[in-house]
Amino acid sequence: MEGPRVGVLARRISESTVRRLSFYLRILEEAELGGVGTISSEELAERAATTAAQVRKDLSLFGSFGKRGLGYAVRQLATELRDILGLDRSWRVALVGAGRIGSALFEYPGFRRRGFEIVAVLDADPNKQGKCWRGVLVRDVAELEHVLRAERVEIVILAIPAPAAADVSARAVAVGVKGILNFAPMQLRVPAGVAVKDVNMVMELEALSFALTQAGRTPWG
Amino acid sequence: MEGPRVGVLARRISESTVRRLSFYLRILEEAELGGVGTISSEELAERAATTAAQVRKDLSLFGSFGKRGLGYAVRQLATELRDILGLDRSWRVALVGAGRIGSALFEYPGFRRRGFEIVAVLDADPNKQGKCWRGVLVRDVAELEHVLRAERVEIVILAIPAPAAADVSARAVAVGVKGILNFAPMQLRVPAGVAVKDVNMVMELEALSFALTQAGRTPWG
DNA sequence: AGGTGTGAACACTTTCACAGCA
DNA sequence: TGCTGTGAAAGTGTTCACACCT
Repeated sequence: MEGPRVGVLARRISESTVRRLSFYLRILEEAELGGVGTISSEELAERAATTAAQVRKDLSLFGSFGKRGLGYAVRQLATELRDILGLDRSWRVALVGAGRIGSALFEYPGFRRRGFEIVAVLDADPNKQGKCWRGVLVRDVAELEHVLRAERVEIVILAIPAPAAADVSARAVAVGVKGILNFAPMQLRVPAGVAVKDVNMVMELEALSFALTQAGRTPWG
Repeated sequence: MEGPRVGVLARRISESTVRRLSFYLRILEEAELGGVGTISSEELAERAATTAAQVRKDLSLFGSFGKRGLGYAVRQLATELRDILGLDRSWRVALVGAGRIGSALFEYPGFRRRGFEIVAVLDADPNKQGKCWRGVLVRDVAELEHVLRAERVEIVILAIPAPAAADVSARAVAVGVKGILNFAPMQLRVPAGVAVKDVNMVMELEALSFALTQAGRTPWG
């Protein structure tokens, strides 16, 4: 069962495949709650807005989880996907930036539900330092290295303005952080082996603006 | 100068190209503030973390903006990109969901700076309705159709839980909205001609989890 | 029969390499 | 000479079609 995993994982998995795996997992967990025992690639595809062939190809990159003529066992496949995605454990996360976005992220229940525990909050603003957020003390970002080490942080969320992001990112990487979720609208430069995911809401709106402009006319244009 | 634009735009422009164009624009505007008059595809690529050939290819899809042997005029190219992306105007946006994320988005200055004006806020919670956010009244989401029409809204931001998202999205589309920025963790089903961009922060963290898990599993990670 | 797993075909994106112009 | 613009080549991701298993 674990046999083929390591060998297969040597090949590079595309960004889009990973995104879809997350999606499949969410769908499977919903189906499981609904009491569904078995699901076909066709049904999974329908709900994930992709094709059956794509679903099978994605899953086949990691092993053979289905039964021919039957489909996939919902519960078992969900477990496999959690394992593949590394969600069969919890992750220690630090939040840098206790402003509006940081605070909204901190309160967002979806993170904890998936095992992402925010164990540290840091901010450069002295007015925010010393506050306690549901048992987590807001620390001075000057103490970053100390806090990251003491709390054994694995992932850092950057919810700070662009000018500060490069510095904080470099310092986090220097103490061994291997994953960064970046909300700052700038390209972080990190060494190989460190993963960065960008969330850029203005850019998404710009893409909408482009699509709407292309289409040529808006309803009241 | 404007000649090739329309003809060329007929071809489909990829998601990744649009994303990079946004990026180039940001870089150009920074460069312009720094007093830079001319920039080469090489420099642009360097700052956008891509290749010079990619930059030239992206831009060539829309016209010939550079001068051989010289590079691109920063100010002029920025104007062209704003024009291409539809950012040479402002957009009327409605925010549905006045919770923590919605409120953080409302206060985020980056939207207005780019011409995205939040002209309406709606929420299903009676405790939030009637409040005034910097001059914008929080309305009942039951009034959605009325508000969207009255305010001539073009883009809707959904910052509401997944179960409500499908309904609100369908109603917005029904009154002619052509662009949706979706923060709800679910796949919206919209007719052709409507553009949806998803922002799914948990999925981004899951992708980080996958990357970190992978790194641990490969022999040379 | 019914539905997976997968090589092969296809489509799309990125990189290369160089002609051509300032 | 220097750097753009662009066909052609390489690379990557998706779809097809069917062998194969239950």
